[in-house]
Amino acid sequence: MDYLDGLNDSQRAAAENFEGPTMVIAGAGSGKTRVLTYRIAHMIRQGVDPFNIMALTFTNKAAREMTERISNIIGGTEAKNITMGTFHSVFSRILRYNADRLGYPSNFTIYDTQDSKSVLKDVIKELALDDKIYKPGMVLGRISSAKNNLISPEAYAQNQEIIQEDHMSKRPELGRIYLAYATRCFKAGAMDFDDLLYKTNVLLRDFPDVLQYYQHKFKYILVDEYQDTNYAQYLIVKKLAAVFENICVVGDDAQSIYSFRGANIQNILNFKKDYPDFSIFKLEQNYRSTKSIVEAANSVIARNEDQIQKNVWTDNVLGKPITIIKTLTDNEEGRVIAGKIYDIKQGEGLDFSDFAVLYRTNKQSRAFEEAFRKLNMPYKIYGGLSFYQRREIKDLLSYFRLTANPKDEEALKRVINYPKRGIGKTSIENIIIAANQYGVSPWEVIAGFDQYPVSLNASTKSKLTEFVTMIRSFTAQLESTPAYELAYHIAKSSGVLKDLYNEKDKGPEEVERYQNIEELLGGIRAFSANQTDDEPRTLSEFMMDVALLTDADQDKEDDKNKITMMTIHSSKGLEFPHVFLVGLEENLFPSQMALNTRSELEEERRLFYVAVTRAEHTCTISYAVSRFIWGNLTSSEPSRFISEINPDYVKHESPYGDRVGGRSLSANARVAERPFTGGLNRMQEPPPNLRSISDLGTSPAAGKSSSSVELKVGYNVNHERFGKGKIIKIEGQGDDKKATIFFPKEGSKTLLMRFAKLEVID
DNA sequence: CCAGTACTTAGGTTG
DNA sequence: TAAGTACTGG
Repeated sequence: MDYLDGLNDSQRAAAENFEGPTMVIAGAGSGKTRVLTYRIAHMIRQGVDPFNIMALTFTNKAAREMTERISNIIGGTEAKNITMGTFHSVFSRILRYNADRLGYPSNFTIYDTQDSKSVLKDVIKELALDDKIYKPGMVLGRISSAKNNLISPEAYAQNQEIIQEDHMSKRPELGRIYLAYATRCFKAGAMDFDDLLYKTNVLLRDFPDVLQYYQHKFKYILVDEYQDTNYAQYLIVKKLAAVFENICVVGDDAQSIYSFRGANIQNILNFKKDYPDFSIFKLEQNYRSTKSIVEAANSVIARNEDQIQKNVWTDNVLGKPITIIKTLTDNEEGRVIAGKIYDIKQGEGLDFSDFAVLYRTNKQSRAFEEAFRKLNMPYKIYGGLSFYQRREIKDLLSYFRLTANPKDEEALKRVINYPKRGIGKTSIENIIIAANQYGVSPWEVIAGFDQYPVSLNASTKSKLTEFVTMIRSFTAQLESTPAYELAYHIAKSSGVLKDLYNEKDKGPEEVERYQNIEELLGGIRAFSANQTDDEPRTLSEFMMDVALLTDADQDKEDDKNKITMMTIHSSKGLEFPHVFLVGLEENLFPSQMALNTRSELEEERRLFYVAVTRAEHTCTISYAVSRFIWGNLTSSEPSRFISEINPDYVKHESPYGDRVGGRSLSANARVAERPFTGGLNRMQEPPPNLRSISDLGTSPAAGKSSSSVELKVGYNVNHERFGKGKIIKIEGQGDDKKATIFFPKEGSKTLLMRFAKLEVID
């Protein structure tokens, strides 16, 4: 039993009593992950089959790390058989396995937010509704909360309360949009993020044999961060646990920060009702932070009315007080904090990875990014636009998606004319209109013009058929060709690789795009190589959960010694020796949108609590008295949370003058000496795009219009911008007459002859 | 069809 | 400010 010796009494009790319903209330930094890890390890040691364990974590990275730690404790490879991951990734796998029950292909696509919004935009347009009133983001939010509460489109349209709400907000058509959206996703063989939970509920509700199977498979269920589960998640867990009731939930109501995506503290209260004979364990000793940090955090959270009483305490040293820094602007805030980090790092001989900058909103990262870059300090931004959301990555992934699931409408729209193959907007619109009329996906239309006639001219049709043939040839290799090989083949023969390669010398952004594609392919190569069985891993396997990966799940070697920048939300569960909590201003943090009700404000306060408790040794808070909002300088007041901290644990520090700590040769000092340079520095930068201005000089006088000379295939021509080229195809009639011309410098382009000023060379 | 430009509008957090 | 879209001229 020595492996449990590292735990304190309450931790140990929570780890040992693994039968029956259990709730663990774990204060910040109280070793909750440790308890979960040891509890599972202990279960296996006591003879529980890992196949019978399901553990739901907050990130996939957390799941990986926990599996590894369990492996280290119990030895062997058994830990791999535990079903562990986020709700979304675990249930997406279960859904794929049972997809046929729901009428979905097992290769269904997972639409990300971009995809969902794009579908909604189309739907809103088709229903002839005003997109000023029905904004895709807002509509998606509404649909999302319906799904999280397991309200179907039909139920939505009949729910009096909802009808009232939508009527009041002057959006009575939301029900129709929801239905059309759901229909459209289904036709595309696609699920959005919320569907992964919603459809799992449908599956478990409508197919008793499936429910029974998983109830018996998952005899032991553990849920981390239970305070942030929503109703859909709650019900899944409740159903699966109904037979054995070996369910363990771990959470901290003080860290509940996801109510905007349906998280409900009510789930904790329901737990007592659902399992009256449950055991409860409280972990209250904080091992992470100094006394100052723990007490400062406690003093603020104490102001919330809604909370389960507990006493988080620590044996750690008092440490330094919370430092408050006032700056003049957001840009100065960036420079001052960067300088400060530099000082501490040099002074104490630390690594960059010992520091984190946490903020309320993603856009705040800018000022810090600039400041770090100027001082040559390495950083890594988590969240925001993730790697997989970048345009070029999504483009190539769309080819993969289409290969796995040709019905995927969003993927089709992305690549049908990328790289350019002369399929215009109007053609695509016609196809989609036709698809809706026939009640099929656009793919089915372009793959079967006989069955689904569309008004398109013959040459467009033949281009489309060529496209279909290409995608089909990819699909044919999906199960037989190893992931990397197929991915590379697709990147190459689709023309994506060439297109990006050609762009490469246009500028640094284009170079980065090409490098990103290389990185993606490299990732797939690593995935292929990482096989466990004899069978090579396929591209469809790679695609299975690519939509569910986030920056937090990546663990790249070259990110090792870097300053972390992230939102407070994404910092949940993490810890850093030195935390810089920035932008502590009214209307920013707490957010302006959270000032209307007490419960919203309390959630902001919990968010503040989460932020402060990430810190191990020091926590520094900063605010700016003015910041740029949409281009103009807006003044701001310090956040109320600053004054809510028990003053015994606070020290105010001015960036000017306060240089007690000896030699101040630092960036911090330099910044302090000229606090007003923010705007001026800007003017010293060279004007952008000098190159593009000189380009104007090369523009020649208008060439001879093509209308006077009859152009034929094979002619060499000169174009005012693209230079010399050779005509490889001519098609269309009259005004629609267009030529496909190959320009050695630019690649081939299709131009409308009515406009293109072409000069025949020979 | 393509590409450059004028115009508009942004509510915040995530899987 | 900045990004995304709608418009327009070739």
